[in-house]
Amino acid sequence: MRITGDQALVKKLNKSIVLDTIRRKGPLSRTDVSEKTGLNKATVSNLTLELIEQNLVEETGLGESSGGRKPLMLLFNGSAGCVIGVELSVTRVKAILTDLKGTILQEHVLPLGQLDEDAVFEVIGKVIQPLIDAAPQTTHGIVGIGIGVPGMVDESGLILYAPNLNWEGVDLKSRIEEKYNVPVVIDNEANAGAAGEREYGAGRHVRHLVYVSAGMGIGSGMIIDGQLYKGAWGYAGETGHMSIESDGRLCSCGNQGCWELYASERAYSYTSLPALTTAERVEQAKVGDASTLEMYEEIGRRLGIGVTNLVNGFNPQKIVVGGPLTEAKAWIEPKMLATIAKRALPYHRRELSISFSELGSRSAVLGAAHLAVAQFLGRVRVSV
Amino acid sequence: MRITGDQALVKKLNKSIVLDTIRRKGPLSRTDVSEKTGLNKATVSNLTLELIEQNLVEETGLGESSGGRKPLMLLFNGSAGCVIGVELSVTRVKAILTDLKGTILQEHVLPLGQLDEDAVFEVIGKVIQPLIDAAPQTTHGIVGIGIGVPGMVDESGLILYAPNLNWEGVDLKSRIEEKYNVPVVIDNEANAGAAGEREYGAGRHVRHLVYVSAGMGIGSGMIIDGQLYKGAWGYAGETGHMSIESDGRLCSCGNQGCWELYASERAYSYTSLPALTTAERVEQAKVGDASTLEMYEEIGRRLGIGVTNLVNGFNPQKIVVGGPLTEAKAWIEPKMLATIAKRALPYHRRELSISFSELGSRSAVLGAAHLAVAQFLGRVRVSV
DNA sequence: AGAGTTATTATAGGTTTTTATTTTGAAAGT
DNA sequence: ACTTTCAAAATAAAAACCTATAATAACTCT
Repeated sequence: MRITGDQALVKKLNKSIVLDTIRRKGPLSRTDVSEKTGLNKATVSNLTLELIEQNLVEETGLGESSGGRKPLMLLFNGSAGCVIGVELSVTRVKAILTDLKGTILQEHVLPLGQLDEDAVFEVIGKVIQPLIDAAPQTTHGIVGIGIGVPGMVDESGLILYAPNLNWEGVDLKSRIEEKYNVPVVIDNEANAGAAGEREYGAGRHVRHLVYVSAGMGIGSGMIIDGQLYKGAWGYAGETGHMSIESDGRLCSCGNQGCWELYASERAYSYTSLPALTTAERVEQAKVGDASTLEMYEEIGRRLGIGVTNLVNGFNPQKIVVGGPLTEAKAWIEPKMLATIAKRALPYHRRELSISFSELGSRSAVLGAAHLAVAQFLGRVRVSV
Repeated sequence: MRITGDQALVKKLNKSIVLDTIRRKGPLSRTDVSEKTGLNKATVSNLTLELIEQNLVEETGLGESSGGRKPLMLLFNGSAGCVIGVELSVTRVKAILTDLKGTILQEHVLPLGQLDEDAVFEVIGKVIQPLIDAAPQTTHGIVGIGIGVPGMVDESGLILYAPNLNWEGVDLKSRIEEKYNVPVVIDNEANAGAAGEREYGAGRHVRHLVYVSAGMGIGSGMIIDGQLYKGAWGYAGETGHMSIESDGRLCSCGNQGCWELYASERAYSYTSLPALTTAERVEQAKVGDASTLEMYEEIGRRLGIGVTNLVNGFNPQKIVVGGPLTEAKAWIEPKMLATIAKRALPYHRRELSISFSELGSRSAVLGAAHLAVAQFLGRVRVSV
């Protein structure tokens, strides 16, 4: 049974168009909104009224006139509610409290000891609670919690498999929803990062975006036509296990020559250098250690090779590279860009833009927060 | 200015839902349609009436009752119109005339001599004209022409680049539309093939499908959530130029280790055997020529490696392999499947199905024809 | 033959957009 | 100072479509 059309749908659609337009392009007058959206002025007036009643939009005062009555400018009111964004990694739980515009109001981090479900659940609670307590009094209160996790998440939010946590089939969503009585969205860390960069970072206004998160492994979040692509069962984006060397290194996944063995922190263990963290390696790079520089150059090259594969296959508008590895950006970037420039198909490359994360280590938390905002604001989309 | 909601949209949406339901699951009664779609019975009745007036649906008689009035069964009337599907390759132009259900009514092929735009245009005309003349008298007549071409096509139907034809920026669509005064859809050969297999072949009822077309090169058509994914500018699917060997063979595209150098007919030229066509190679394989068998085994392995990459990155529901190379299916398949079974991520593999083209050399023409049908029937889609 | 089921159609009611009209507000001209 | 002019926003009436409910039609079973 699919979504059918009725007046309620029409109104929901138009209302979400009006809100979205004001949110992205405001301040605008009602007439501006009408012109930009194609909706009738009367319709915009009605819907705006409701949005103002919901406190999601506010009139900020008079704008400039071009010869008649001055327009009343409308602005999205990000302060009408709050959300919490959580990033769950293997070592720690990071959470932020933001308003509906993504302004970070408060941040809180705790280390993670044991990784069993109950222990993690408890830590999440300890990280979140202070944020909930600190949330300002707003019209809608805390409207949702978004969580990014290092693993595969299906469409319903069930964590199917998180190898690094040793989790399989964990329904964190329901547990948190029950405890806090607030809608919860759970997604993969890379998907959350992609959402974050697309909404608040390097991918603003981009419709087709691939976010590559390089850390202990590589994962990708793909935004297609403005929407996260999750594949048939929610496991899309495991590009770290794309083979770029048919008979290359053996990976724990069973495949050979996986991209992440050459282009993530996992590549460290294949060098003769003692396995260090990225922070330590970066120190070595800063003092000009030759073998470290060489290693980062090779990582850059391999990153470029993998990104080229994504570019040729996907034809995205933009590639954003993020994740812990990007601390070493300075030593990785030149070779990566050169490799892509040399290898990617000319037409694909022509209008492609490549950049590094703008939100740094906050891509995923901000993205998780945004997923919750997006669910609250409720976007309707139609294609003909 | 995006699509806004009004009653016309609602009606269009619901009508397309009703038609689609009858088309895919018919014969059904009005009540069945109401239950399956969630639309009110009265609404279904109204819309069905209009569809019957348009001759797109017909009442086929009474069905079985389970204790009350017998239902009037409804069926999609594929004979209400015709379309023409064209496959343009480097050596020939193939075209078919089908009804709206994809039944092939007539077929016509002509070889291609010169490859300049005018010459090709003329041959297309010669192939199409007899089909147009042969088209039966129907309510809607010839409702569209769909064309699959070996190159990249943007969203507007402009052929941006077709290396094998040496074309760049050719607006075949407008020329044919002007001449025949009928809507024309143009897409990449792999995309057409994907559409064909999804509608009439191995991918029926599949929402997330990747079609891999292996011939002189490799191209992929990706169907995401039932819709062809074209990327930011229409060039998605050039997976043949995904590198599976970072420092491998040099490709004409500028990249190294491109998949198609190892897993398409282009691999032939890297063997010590004289470069033969697939037809000839298959003959050799049939008589058990050792080096040919070995070669096909290697091609199978490499195909498997590339397919694994697509599976891990995309998480499709189904992979369909087609194209001229699949004439050698018997010698390729075992190794390909074994490679995928060994290399693909367990969760991705679990519910994945892999098969070869069911439509054989007709995937692309049938797909092209279907693209025209789909445009005529006009599908509206909503997501919340 | 009559009661119970199921399919389809008819009618009325409600919601929403659109079109047309009116009101409000500000600047410019007389 | 008052009117005119232009544009923004609000209001009122009209049209379109879906839903709910009821009515009718057709059939099965006892």
